[in-house]
Amino acid sequence: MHKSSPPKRATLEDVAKAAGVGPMTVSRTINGHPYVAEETAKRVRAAIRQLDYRPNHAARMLTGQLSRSIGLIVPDLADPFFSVVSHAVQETARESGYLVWLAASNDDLSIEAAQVEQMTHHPVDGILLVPVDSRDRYLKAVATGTTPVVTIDRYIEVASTDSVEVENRAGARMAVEHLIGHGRRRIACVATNSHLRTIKERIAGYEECLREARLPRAKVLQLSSLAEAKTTMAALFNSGNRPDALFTTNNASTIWVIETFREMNIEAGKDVALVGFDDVDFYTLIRPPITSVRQPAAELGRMSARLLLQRIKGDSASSSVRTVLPVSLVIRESCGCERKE
Amino acid sequence: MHKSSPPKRATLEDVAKAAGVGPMTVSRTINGHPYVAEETAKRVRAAIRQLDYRPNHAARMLTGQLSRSIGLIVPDLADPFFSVVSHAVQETARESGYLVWLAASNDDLSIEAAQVEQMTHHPVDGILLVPVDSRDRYLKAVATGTTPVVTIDRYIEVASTDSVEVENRAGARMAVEHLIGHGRRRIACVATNSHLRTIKERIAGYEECLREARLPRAKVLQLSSLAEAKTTMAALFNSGNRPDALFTTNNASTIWVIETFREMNIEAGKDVALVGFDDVDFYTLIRPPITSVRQPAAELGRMSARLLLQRIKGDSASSSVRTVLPVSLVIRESCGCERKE
DNA sequence: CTGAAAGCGCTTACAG
DNA sequence: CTGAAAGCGCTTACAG
Repeated sequence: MHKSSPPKRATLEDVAKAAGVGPMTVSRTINGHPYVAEETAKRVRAAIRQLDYRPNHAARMLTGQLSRSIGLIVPDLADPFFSVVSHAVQETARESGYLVWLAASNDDLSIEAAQVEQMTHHPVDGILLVPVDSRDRYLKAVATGTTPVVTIDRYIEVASTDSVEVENRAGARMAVEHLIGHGRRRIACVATNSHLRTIKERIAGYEECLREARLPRAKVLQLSSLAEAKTTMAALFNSGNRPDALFTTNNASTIWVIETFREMNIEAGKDVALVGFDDVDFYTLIRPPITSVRQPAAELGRMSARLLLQRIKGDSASSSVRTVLPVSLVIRESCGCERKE
Repeated sequence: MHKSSPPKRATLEDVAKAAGVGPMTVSRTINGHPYVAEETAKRVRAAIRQLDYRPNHAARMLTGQLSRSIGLIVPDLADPFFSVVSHAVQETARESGYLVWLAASNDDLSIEAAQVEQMTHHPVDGILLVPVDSRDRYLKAVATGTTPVVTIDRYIEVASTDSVEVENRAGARMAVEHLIGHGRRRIACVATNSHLRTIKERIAGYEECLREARLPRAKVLQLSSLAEAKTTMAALFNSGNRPDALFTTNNASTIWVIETFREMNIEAGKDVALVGFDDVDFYTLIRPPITSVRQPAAELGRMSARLLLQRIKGDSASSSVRTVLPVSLVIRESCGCERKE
């Protein structure tokens, strides 16, 4: 009752023999080449079915074919933003017959570099990357390497590759201007991961707005955990300089602020207005619903995947492009707007 | 100023020539084989660096080596549950030097089958799968194929493979018993995707509980969209048989119920108690916070990946095992419990 | 400690 | 329309 030992995969040669033809005929049949007599093709297909033959892609790659695979490296797969990006990339790739290697860097540069390296070995036809540190030197080698690279959300500062980004500064301005429109004057900013260019841009947009409105430049809180958020915000709100509005620079900081508000019994939209950067589905479920700047996450994934696929198809002539996607303000209630029925 | 035409990758042979040794010596050096004179190894490593040589994994695979890659197919990468599972799988795989192909089936059986097929071609060393339909015939071929398969969250009914699942029935019982403990007597169930075994089990657990408590078997609502949830629930709550508690079978249905409650001005925990299956981070942010059955998503990912890796390492002797992970009830307030400070 | 030979499973020219 | 030869970049025996 034992399985008949190592069930080795059938090879093209096996199929050829079984069908009584040469290997080339089998190859041509599989690849839909013209010039195979229908009669012969039938025999080949029968043999394939009977032997349960599956082409070995590794062998194909060796003959100089494309691997039909790309790599995607994001900081965190479980993050609501990156999981949507990843889903879109995967879907776009699949539509073009591509398979995708997916890796998470966990915000660790050495993991990121190792994953890029490993993917390069395989080799992949191209890599999609959300770089942890857009200035690290290793990126230079990656960017000038033989494998096309497109970065998502952030561009590489030490070299030039294609990138697909989002209007960070303009988005922050929309948020802060809306707050100002509500008559808020002491607007603070809560940030995390502020070493990232994207966050820096958002902070810059925030500061720009305050300057233009001749408002005092309020505090920018740089936080790295919920616990820190709680103590730091308690201090801020008990100081003489209590803010009447908050701009949060990404979903993590927005969520920390919401939790902290709960503890401090602050009602967003009343006591203090709140607008966050990066919209998340469940913001509609929170009371009050959170007003936020919406990034086109799926579009980001789709665009970058398409761009990479184009590069792979030989469009390596043109110089690298930075694509910047627009964002939009989704007005709900945490900013102070009335509930609309 | 043009790049010097096709920057072809250096091969092992190139390195060998540059270092003045045979190809085998290079191969051995790379693979950390003993018996390479340190003197020689140095020359080889220098040549590797100078030529920026990267081993071609495809060639390696052809010689019968493992691919050091696994495939993972989930229904939806953007789903909070599966994104956590995926992240854990990826991390576990990486720790063992494995790369993972990640694909989403979008609940489409033909996409799933096509992805499995494509991964098989590559070929991968093993596949992790959340089957869309655990009874489809194609799974039979997959399960008996030469590539090890481990299913996650659901087991294959038409064949036997390893699986890592969760205590669906027991989890549902915990939820419903808790509701009964609160004195609720007319407990309805809101389900979606009820063709899935997991959901069926949860419903079975729910019904079992009611029977044991000699409560009338209330309605099981089978919904497939938020819109449907709204109309169906309105009808139910306006009927003579208004439930005083709801058990929702997964995160989608829980969220639909929350949205519907909002519209109907029903406060969970007061008018109607609510306990859901599948816990999601942001349930703490909702008012009232949602009580739910927590599945160990990360653990599910880790366990299944480890199991698959073991199978790949030749542990194909033992017969397939179904691992069932325990769940826990996370008590918050939507069930009627008091807020704890 | 090191290398020449053969082969992994395919495909690209080249012939017919 | 079809096939024999050579080669893709490695590694596994086999020798030395």
